[in-house]
Amino acid sequence: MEMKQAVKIEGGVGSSPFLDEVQGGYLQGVFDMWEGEKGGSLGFMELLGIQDINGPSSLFDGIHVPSIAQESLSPARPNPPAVTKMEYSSSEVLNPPATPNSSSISSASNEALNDEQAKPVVDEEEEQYKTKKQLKAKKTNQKRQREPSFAFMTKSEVDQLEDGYRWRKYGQKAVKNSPFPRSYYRCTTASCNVKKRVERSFNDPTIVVTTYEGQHTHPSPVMSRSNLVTHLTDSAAFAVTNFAMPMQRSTVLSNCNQYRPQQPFVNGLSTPFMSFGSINAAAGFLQERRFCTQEASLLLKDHGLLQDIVPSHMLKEE
DNA sequence: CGACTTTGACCAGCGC
DNA sequence: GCGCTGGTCAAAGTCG
Repeated sequence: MEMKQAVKIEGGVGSSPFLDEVQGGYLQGVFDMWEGEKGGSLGFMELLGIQDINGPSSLFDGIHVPSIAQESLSPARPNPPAVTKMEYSSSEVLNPPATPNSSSISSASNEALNDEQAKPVVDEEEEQYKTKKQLKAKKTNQKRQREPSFAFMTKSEVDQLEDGYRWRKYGQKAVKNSPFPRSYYRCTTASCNVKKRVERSFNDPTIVVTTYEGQHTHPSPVMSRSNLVTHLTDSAAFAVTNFAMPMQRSTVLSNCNQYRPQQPFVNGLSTPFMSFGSINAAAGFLQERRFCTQEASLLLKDHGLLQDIVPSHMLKEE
């Protein structure tokens, strides 16, 4: 069984509270929605370019959408809400989250790209040398600034989840306090410096935590694969086209039967696997769930599939 | 042969 | 300053 669950934007370096929680098992099966930092910055929906997700018909009507000011990431937090967890750092608010293939890719695209564009053409060796020096100087003068990042928890047997983009692995590191290594991937498309880190949850090895960082500067290669799209229903195809995100049918989403793919596809997985372009998973997720508000309204009360992913004590609290 | 993975080395940041 | 850790580089290996 596969499902993609908790989402969080993390802007820190190294291990994040999010991953700590993942490893602590707290977030497993929990949807937490973070609205942006301190309530003063853009909400997640705005960052995703979704204007009215909280509108009158929003599926969030009945779902607690905490602000970061109200909630803490502490595992000891009482009454954890059963929504998707996301968070932006302040710098991430300035740069929208990676929205590969999104129609709303803003001019505040990735830093590295801008750097490249500004770089004069020089001798190759010299350039390499300069690049290294620049990198060094950059790191010396300022704290490493990270691209907006976006983490997914995915219950999956495979580490490399098909998300519509092609990735090249450029590193692997053992993670402290975890038997599972963390893999580093970079988008293979030239001039696109989107990266992703993939690791397994310490507590639940079946959960893959994928953290995307940066913004794709090109359309997803998967979009041209008509054979993929033809497996989708109209709305699912809509979600793919508009949000291009890595997203599998989660247990929750599978409640929306009419949007379930007709048959399994992609990746050779045994379960229906909805492959999207990249990042923006929450957007697609939310967008999709707008189509099935009825089911969504039952979400928190439904002890059907939902109980697979939401701890029973949370359901009791609803 | 090109694309991709593996893996050891290197570097920066951080805490002590 | 030192050691630890995360992130990246790049050469070598693998695969189709």
